[in-house]
Amino acid sequence: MATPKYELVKTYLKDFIQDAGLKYGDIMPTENELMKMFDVSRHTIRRALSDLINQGWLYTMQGSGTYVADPNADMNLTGKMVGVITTYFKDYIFPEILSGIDDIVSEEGYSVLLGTTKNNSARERVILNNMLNNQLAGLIVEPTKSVYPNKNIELYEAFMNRGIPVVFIHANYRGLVTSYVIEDDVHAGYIATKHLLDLGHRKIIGIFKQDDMQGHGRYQGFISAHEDAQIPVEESLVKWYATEERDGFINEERLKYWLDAGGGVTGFVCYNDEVAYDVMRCFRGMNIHVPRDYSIVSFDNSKLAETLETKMTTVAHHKEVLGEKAATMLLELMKDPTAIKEEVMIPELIIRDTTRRI
Amino acid sequence: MATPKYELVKTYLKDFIQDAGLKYGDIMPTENELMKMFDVSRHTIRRALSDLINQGWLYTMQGSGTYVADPNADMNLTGKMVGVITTYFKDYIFPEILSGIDDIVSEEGYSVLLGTTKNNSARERVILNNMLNNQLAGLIVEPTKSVYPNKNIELYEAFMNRGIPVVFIHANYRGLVTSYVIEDDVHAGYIATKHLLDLGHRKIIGIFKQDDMQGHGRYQGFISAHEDAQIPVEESLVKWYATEERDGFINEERLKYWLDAGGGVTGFVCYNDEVAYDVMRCFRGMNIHVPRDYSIVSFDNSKLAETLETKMTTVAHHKEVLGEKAATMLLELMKDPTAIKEEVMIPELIIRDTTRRI
DNA sequence: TTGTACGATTTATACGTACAAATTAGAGGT
DNA sequence: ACCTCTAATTTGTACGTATAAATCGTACAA
Repeated sequence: MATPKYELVKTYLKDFIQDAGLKYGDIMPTENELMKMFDVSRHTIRRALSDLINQGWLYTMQGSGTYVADPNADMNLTGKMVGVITTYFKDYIFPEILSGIDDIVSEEGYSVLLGTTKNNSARERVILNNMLNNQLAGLIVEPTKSVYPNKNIELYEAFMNRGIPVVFIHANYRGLVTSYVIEDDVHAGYIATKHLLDLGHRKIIGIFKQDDMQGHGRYQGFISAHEDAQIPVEESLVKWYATEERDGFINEERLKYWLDAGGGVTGFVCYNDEVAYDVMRCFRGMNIHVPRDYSIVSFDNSKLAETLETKMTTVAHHKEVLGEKAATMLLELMKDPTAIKEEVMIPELIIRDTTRRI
Repeated sequence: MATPKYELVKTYLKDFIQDAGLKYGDIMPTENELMKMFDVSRHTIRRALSDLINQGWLYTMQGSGTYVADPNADMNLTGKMVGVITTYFKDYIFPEILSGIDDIVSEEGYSVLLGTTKNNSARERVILNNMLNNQLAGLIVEPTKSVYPNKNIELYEAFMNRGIPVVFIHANYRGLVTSYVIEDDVHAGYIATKHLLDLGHRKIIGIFKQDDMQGHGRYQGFISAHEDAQIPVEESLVKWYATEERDGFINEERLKYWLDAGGGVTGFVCYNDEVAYDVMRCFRGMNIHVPRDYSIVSFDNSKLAETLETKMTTVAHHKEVLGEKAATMLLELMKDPTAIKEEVMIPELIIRDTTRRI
């Protein structure tokens, strides 16, 4: 026997519930009626019903009948969760993004299920599989290694196929049609660089991270600002580093070499506040003063930028707002899966003490 | 019929598994044997087995037999989770604690389910109820408002009654017998104060937070250090603030008043690095130099403490290690519920640039 | 030693019957 | 109009029987 009779009854009953649009409490046909309908024994009918009861489709009341169960009953039982996947979160900006997300979703009674990929695709895959097994209401992702093609796209598709909405932050995947919120990194790089150019700087070192889209976007803005000001960019002034090189990439020797080779450099555009801090720390050791000797602009407006004695001129990320927006978009997608939005956050230059006119 | 026959069979089988200490894969009696044992029909036996299969106790292989199922098999299906409840996490030390926890539990394939109470008992209650509905493997909690008696103890007991281990960090509840990891705040306060006393300071202002146990512990150490050095404590030099007052509590006027009223104050013991930072910022505005004019010791050894030009003398929290220890204890409790441990982390004084001998 | 075939064992599907227990609806009385 | 009792309906428990499908061990052959 290819498919057992009770399986046929089960499929029929499930389809019946959906097609007839039955809701919680609606009554189903009696066992007797089903016996006649399918011309099978009562035992077979009861086997089918028993399975569906165990799977949460139906419930019975002795003497009364069989009824449609509340499909959300077990959802309520398992508690509502939203998944959040980031690369790191010890890092200086993720706590604020996460905090923004938590603020919004916890209002609606959701908890946050966390996963950190450490910029590792294999870990991302493990986490995604793990989260697929939990009955998530939605997922917010900051993708891993965003300049390289991601191998886990089919897993994101698996979420969406199951009707679990996904929202991306900081990047979006080509081919995946869903909401995302990104920052205009090109514009951020542009206004940072333009600020230095407006102040009269002509030879500017740019330090960028090579393995995420933010680095490339800011670099692109760096170039555009030069082009608009009709100032040529010397490619030798552009420095790239990879995530792995991060520690120790900025040191006194290398900085000295850059400045000697650059010839007449007066400004720095640094990938983020941490890089800028490293540069400033080295300069202190080299007895170089900021902004007297060199001007520095960086990105992110982290705590670092405003705690130092010489507060940093930096391009502000709206970290907490970004989290809040992503969470709001996710909640909207839960209610209406077609409510796909794309949000680009415009960054803002905050002028403080590390830049001056020359 | 009081209790159905198949219920009797079910209870027998469940007891049999436990009493005989059967494990995953061990074979059960055949349906025929059970029929003879209970003198019931095969149908009745199958009804009992069917129930136990649905509840995850057993599984069957046609032609082979009935076997004991892995009790964690359905856990694997729903994805393994560990709950973490903190007061805040945007705050400067929680990301590191959380990161330490995540590092350990993710190795074992668990994800972290997050909840932030914002120091609010009602929120804590909602989060706990929500988490009770999710099938957690364990729970790590930093309790809310730890000096006041907590109303949610019965909820923590509910977790433990269900066999879900709970580990507390930063505090432990009287009456709840479970693992916890705390820092020796009294000792922290002691070595911080002793450091200043050893350097010759005699009049020291202490600034403490009134509504958590850390504040009171550090205050106690502050007192002990004075007593051991046989130097009287002037209660007027001890300042208390509540969480709500935090912003703006430290300002130039108030500092000026404290110093004028204090008469001969030369040192500060500050509840944490943030308070110390506020004091230093005000001093800069008042043209007062640290450590020339006043010495300052604080607690936590946060990023703040080492990024400033005048790096802070501070008592180090081992934040990430604390998270790792809590996670390790939780994993141990999962394997062996009797492996209850109490860990007290001994803090360490890190002497940097904000203290000097007078 | 290895592979195959076969029978015995064991679970899976499916039919039928009987009575018990709870609910529901209707008949009948007040 | 309201209550009560009763019969019909509906699900729950339980027995019996038959056949199919998968597995396992053993006997036998290569």
